[in-house]
Amino acid sequence: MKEMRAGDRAYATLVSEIQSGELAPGTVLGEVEQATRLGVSRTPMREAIGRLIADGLAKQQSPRTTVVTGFDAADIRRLFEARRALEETAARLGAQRADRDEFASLAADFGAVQVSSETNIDEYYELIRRFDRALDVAVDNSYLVSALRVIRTHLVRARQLARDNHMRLESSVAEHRLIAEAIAAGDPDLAAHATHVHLHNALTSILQSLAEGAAS
Amino acid sequence: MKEMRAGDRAYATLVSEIQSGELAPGTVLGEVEQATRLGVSRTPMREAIGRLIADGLAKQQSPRTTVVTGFDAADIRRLFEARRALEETAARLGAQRADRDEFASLAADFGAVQVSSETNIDEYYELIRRFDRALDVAVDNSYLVSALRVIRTHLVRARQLARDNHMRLESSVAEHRLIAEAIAAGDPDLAAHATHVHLHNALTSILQSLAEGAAS
DNA sequence: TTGCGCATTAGTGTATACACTGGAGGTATG
DNA sequence: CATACCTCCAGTGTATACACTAATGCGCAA
Repeated sequence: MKEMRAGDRAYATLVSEIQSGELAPGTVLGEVEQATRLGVSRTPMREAIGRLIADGLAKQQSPRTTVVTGFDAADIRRLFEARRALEETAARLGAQRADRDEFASLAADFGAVQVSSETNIDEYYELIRRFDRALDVAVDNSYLVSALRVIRTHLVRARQLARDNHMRLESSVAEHRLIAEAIAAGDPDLAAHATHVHLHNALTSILQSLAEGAAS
Repeated sequence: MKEMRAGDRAYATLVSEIQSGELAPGTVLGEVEQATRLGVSRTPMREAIGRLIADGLAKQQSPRTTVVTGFDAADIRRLFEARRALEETAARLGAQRADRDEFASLAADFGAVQVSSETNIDEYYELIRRFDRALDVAVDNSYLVSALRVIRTHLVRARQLARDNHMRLESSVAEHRLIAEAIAAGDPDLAAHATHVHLHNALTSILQSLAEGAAS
């Protein structure tokens, strides 16, 4: 049991289910229904749903009914507009403040990881998470990091809609390596611009994958 | 009665009290204590405190006690780092998407407002709010706007620490006018850079006012 | 006197009961 | 047959009772 409090468990479960699409957009989130389903009482479930609304994963359609929010290509564009603003700033600040050795080490890891085989996908994602965590610590700005946390929550939905392909993963590794190197070198402009390029490519890839999926 | 739900009223009250400093940083927020004080039961008060924590206005010092978060000059700097990222992006997007007539009208209002007399301060702040609301609508991006909403909540604390002086207000009006004009002209770069300049001046003014206050 | 351990308690986390309201469905009437 | 109103109910909003835990204070011993 990871989460001690029932409210946290309920929240984590619902977030995961919305991210995976198990709870599809438009699904009505009745307090009693979800509470009984997850085996908690209404009080912690109510708290969990409140947090979903605060995150933008659910919204009150009417004063009486809460539903899972929609998430389409237009939302992904908007998401990346906000993400660009925050991540470029984070990269810039990171380049000014980060422990250079740590990011040099991360850059080396990005250089070493092999994405040629399917089995290494998880390893790659874990490396990304390490990078994000290190950057969060480096920027040392709770306002920025909190905003990014919400963005990343929604980003999972985007990734779910458009599964990454292998060529994109390889490029993404190279892009992250460049960002890490820029931070390690203490070059804020390069870090910001490399992040811009990375997010542009990521968005393009997702939208293209989405278009292909819609065509099929 | 503005807010129907007790939870919303409690939240609004606590936010206001934290922003004004009535509830000083470090103040312990006991559920029972605050609930009885504001005349609600623990359930809505608990929800209100949860939202404060999500906003970063309060934090769980220990698993058992929640306190009002601190807010010093370093926090103001961090706040403006995040604010710059979001507001510059908002201005840029606004210049691409906004109704030009509306912002031309706003620019004219900024040009017309007289800040020479004390009585017009409220009028000026109301104009700012109109501008912010119009920009929020124009950018049409809930991710960005939600993040900005939190930032603005904290910004009130910064303004409370360092009351604006008159010269600063006059400059601020002129800066807003330039931003509005840039948006009306559909010039994203100018809008973003004018926003950068505005935020730089605003931060400088706040920090200077803070230093002067500390010296006295 | 100081440190450790136990009992007490204050305060959170959860469950549940009650109140109220908005909406759905049925019926009656034009 | 359509529409308007009335009734009923499902579901939220709030209050409160219960459970559990962590912090505090007291006592005892070294």
